[in-house]
Amino acid sequence: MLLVKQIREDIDKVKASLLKRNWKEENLGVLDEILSLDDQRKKLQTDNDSNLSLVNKASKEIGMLMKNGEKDQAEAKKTQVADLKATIKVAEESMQKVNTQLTELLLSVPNITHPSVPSGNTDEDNEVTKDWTEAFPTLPEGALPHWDLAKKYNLIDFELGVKVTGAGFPLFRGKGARLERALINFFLDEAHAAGYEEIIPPLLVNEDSARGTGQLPDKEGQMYYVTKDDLYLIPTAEVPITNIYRNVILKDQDFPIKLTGYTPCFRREAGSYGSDVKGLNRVHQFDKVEIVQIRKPEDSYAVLEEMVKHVEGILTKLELPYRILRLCGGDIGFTSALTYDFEVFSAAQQKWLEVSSVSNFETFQSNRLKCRYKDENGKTQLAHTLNGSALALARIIASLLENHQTENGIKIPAALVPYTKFDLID
RNA sequence: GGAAGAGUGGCAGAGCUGGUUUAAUGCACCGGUCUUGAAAACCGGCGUGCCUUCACGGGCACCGGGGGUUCGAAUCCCUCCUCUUCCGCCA
Repeated sequence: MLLVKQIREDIDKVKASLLKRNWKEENLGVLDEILSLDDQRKKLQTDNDSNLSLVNKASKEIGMLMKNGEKDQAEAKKTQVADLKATIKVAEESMQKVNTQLTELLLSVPNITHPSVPSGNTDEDNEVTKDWTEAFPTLPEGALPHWDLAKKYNLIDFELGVKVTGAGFPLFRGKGARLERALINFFLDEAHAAGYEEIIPPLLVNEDSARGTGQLPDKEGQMYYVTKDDLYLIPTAEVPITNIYRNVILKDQDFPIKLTGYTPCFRREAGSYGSDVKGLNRVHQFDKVEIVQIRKPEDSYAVLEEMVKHVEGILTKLELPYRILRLCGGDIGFTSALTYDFEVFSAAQQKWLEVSSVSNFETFQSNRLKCRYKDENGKTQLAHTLNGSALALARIIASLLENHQTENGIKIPAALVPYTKFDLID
C-alpha cells in the first residue's frame, strides 16, 4: 500500500507509473480523490481533537467541583459536555467513513514501478536482461515432457494424488520423492551458505498475517481457508516469514535481515483452469524454498542484484539453461517495484518455463506490515522488503527431468548427487 | 475440552476501592558534567501513530485486541486472544 505522502509529494511520478502499468488515463483520478479524502480526514481530525480536548478539560473541572462540593456547577458542566459529545459522535462517524474510503482507494493503487521497468502490455514486452548464449541441451530421439517422464520412471503419480485429494495435488514416490527432498536440502544449504537464517514457519496463518503481506483483501480467493479456526493455508513462505517483522521497529544492529524457509505452498488457483495446467506446471500444492530480505532503502537495489546472483548460482549448478527477464509494466506484480523472472528452457517442451521471481517491494509491503527502523537521526522509517523463490520445486523438477533426460535415463547434475545419493533415474 | 490466575512503555515492576498519573520507581539505553581514560556519582533525555506549527511548541489516541458504562476508565462491565498453573485427551 502506498503512503498518501508518496502521492502528495510526487503525484506525476505515481501517475506515470500507473500509465506504465497500462492504467487508463481516466482512472488516474483516484489519486486526486485520495488526496481530497486525506484533506477531509485531516480537517475532521483537527476539529474533533479540539472538541475532545474540551471534554478532557471539562471532565477535570467536574472532578474538582465535585471534590469541593459544588454540585450545581458540576451538573451544569455535564450538560455542556453532553452537547460536545453529540458533536463528537457525529464527527467520528464521518471520520470512520472517510478513513474506510481512503484505505479502500489506497489499496487499489499498485506500487510505483522502478524507472528501469520497461513499458509494455504482456509478457512479450519483458526485457531479457540476461540471455542464454550457449547451446541448448540436445535430447535423444523421442524426448518426453516431464509428465510422461514422471510416469515412465514412476516418480510422480498424478492419478493417486487425485484419488487421495484431488486434481493438482501430485504424489511423489520413490526416486521422485527423494529428488524432491534432495532439492529442498540443496536449496536450503545454498541459502545457508549465502548467509540466510533458516526458518521453519507455521503453514497456517491468521488474518492479520494474511493482511500484512497483502494476500487479503484482494487475493482472498487464492488461499485455502480453514473456517473453523479462521486460519489460512500459506500460498508461499513469504507470508509467515515476512510477518515475523509485522509491527516491528528495527534497530541498526538488526540489519541485514536475511531469512530463508522451505514450506509447502497451497494455492487454490481459482479461475486459472485450462491454461498450462498439465503436469507440474500449475498445481495446488508444491514445495518451495523462499528467500526474504528486509533492508534499509539505500541497500535494497544492490540486495536485489545479490538475490538475482544467488538464483543464477543455483540454476548454474543444476546445469539448466536459463534467462533473466525484467518484467514490464503490464506484467509486473501489483505490489512490486521491480521484478526479475527466471525462466528455464525446456528442450523437451521447446519453451521457456518460469521457475523463479525475485522482487523488490520497496516500502509497499512494509507500509502494510508496519515494519520500520530507526535511521541515524533517530527517525522512524519504513524498511524495504524483498523476496524471491530459490527455488520453486515443482517447475524445477519439471525442467530437470526434461533437460537431463538421456537414452539411459535421467542424469542428476553433479552438484545434486550428494543430496540424492544416486546419479541416474532409470 | 474443563477450572483458576494473569496480560502495563526495551526489560523489571507499581497503580487496578474510577478524578494532580502529564502512567510511579528501578534497570538498560543516549547525551552532558567530573576524570589522563574508564567506572562510580550527579544532571538531562529516553514509546508509537495521527493532527497542528516556518520553528519552539501544542493537541488527540493508545496500559493484550474489540465493544460498553461514565462528565471522567490502566482501574468497572461484556467479548475475543494470549500466557501460567491444575485436570482431561493425545502424537
